[in-house]
Amino acid sequence: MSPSQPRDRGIPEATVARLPLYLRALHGMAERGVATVSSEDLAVAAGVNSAKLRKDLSHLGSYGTRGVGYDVEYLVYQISRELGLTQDWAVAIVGVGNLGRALANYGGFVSRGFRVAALVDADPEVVGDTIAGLNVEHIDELEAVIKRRGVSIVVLATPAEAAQEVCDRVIAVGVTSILNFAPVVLSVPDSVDVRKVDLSIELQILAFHEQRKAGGPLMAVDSQ
Amino acid sequence: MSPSQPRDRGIPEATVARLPLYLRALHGMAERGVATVSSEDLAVAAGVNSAKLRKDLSHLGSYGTRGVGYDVEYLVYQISRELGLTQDWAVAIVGVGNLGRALANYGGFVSRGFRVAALVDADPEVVGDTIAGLNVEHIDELEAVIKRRGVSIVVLATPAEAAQEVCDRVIAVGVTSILNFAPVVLSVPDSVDVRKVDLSIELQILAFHEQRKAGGPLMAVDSQ
DNA sequence: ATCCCTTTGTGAACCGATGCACAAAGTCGG
DNA sequence: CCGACTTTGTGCATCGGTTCACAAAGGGAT
Ligand SMILES: NC(=O)c1ccc[n+]([C@@H]2O[C@H](COP(=O)([O-])OP(=O)(O)OC[C@H]3O[C@@H](n4cnc5c(N)ncnc54)[C@H](O)[C@@H]3O)[C@@H](O)[C@H]2O)c1
Ligand SMILES: NC(=O)c1ccc[n+]([C@@H]2O[C@H](COP(=O)([O-])OP(=O)(O)OC[C@H]3O[C@@H](n4cnc5c(N)ncnc54)[C@H](O)[C@@H]3O)[C@@H](O)[C@H]2O)c1
Repeated sequence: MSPSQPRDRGIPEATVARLPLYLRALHGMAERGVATVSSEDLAVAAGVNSAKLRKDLSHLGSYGTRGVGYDVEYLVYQISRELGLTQDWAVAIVGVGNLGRALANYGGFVSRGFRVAALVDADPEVVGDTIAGLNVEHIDELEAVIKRRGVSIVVLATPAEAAQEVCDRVIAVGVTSILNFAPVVLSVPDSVDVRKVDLSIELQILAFHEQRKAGGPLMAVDSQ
Repeated sequence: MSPSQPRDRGIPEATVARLPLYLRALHGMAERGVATVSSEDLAVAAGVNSAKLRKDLSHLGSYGTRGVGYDVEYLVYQISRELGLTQDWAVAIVGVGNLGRALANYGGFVSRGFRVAALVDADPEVVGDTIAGLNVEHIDELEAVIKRRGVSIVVLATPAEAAQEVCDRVIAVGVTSILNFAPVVLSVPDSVDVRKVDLSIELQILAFHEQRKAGGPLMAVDSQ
């Protein structure tokens, strides 16, 4: 084990949120056989400012070479390690309806070290079905399944009414990372990370800007 | 004469992103018959700091009563109007696969003034199917469908490879609001708003924090 | 009408994030 | 080995957003 680098401490949240973006761009470059990339080119590929990209990367360490750029393979490895993608994460999807099914069938997870390890639902019609090669288990088995499969990340795709209860139960068995699709504010201890995806909110934000564009006759168009 | 309010100018982006959250909380309260709410209570329901909530609302105008709070119905109306939800928005979903289907079948859109007005796909197997009461149309008809149905917001749920091309085409016929699910950085003119939803990124952010917790000061993996 | 209590709306300090601009560091051709 | 050139890494000014804390505003009781 290498000694703990002071680098690892305190990576800004905004930087963490962009690392996956860089990683995706880098994977694309690696596939196209690009060996080295400048901050300028990588920034364009990731859709960000190049100074921001350099500052972001500087938080992980000095992995670039002045006058040359960054070694693609090496940077992929460093970012992956920083994000914790060098290990395998077991994910459980609770609520196997329209959305839960789409997620279960999605190949994009596995490609980044995430493995859908369990599907859980309350509906007897659904329990026992096989979806994406996985057996759907009963919500009564929730705690047992999470422990047995070593699940550390739970995706909530139940109706809004059920989300808080499921959330409480998974936290009680030690889960501290939750991705929530239900349109509710989950109440959790500080030690638990919740990220939410809310489609409806995204559309409303778009509508706001759209209205503004259409509304004002000669309004300054400022966006993004 | 000119009904343009100076209030409408320059609502911070961060505020706009939270208005839908307040709206959701307010709808819940209205349903439960609550007539008036304090910034403190509404803040709790929306999961934010109360000072932040008050500042956010102050950007729309002075709609509260000191010593009392905010009238729920009135505030719902004001926020809805500000977000442009008093009008009906026609949404097209392009790419009717796993995810597109889930979105098409989702009832949560309609409830906020968003109407799925068109489904478009390239696969002959899918084109012609009826999903959620809508006929899936061929991608060749994309421009015609958008114009005919008055679509102003496009949801992209195609594979990553097809996203940029579809994006270019809808922009060419005047669409300026796009919600993108494909894991690519779309290149668009400044006048176009793109919001992206990327599941994989959310999971990676969770993994980062999860790794940190596990690898931290004490190996507190001990659940229960 | 007056006083007390509640709650808003906001000035101001604070904090993290962004982006410019450049010195330092390295490459490469000659 | 040197000098021209490229590109990183970062100091610094700036900006947008958050939070505190409180004066001002209103309601209700007496
Ligand atoms: N479908 C979408 O596009 C979409 C978009 C945005 C948000 N959402 C949200 O995602 C969630 C799921 O949406 P959906 O369209 O898949 O709904 P859905 O009704 O199709 O599926 C919900 C599933 O959860 C199961 N369920 C109910 N109670 C449960 C419990 N206590 N424990 C475990 N499972 C339970 C149901 O049996 C059902 O299979 C909802 O909260 C919805 O608001 C969905
Ligand atoms: N399913 C998920 O949970 C999930 C999660 C995150 C991201 N995504 C992303 O969302 C997108 C869709 O995912 P999916 O699982 O539904 O994929 P999918 O393959 O099931 O569906 C894609 C659909 O798009 C259609 N299509 C292909 N080319 C097209 C074109 N040029 N024009 C119109 N339609 C076209 C296909 O016929 C297919 O029906 C992908 O980019 C995926 O990476 C999906």
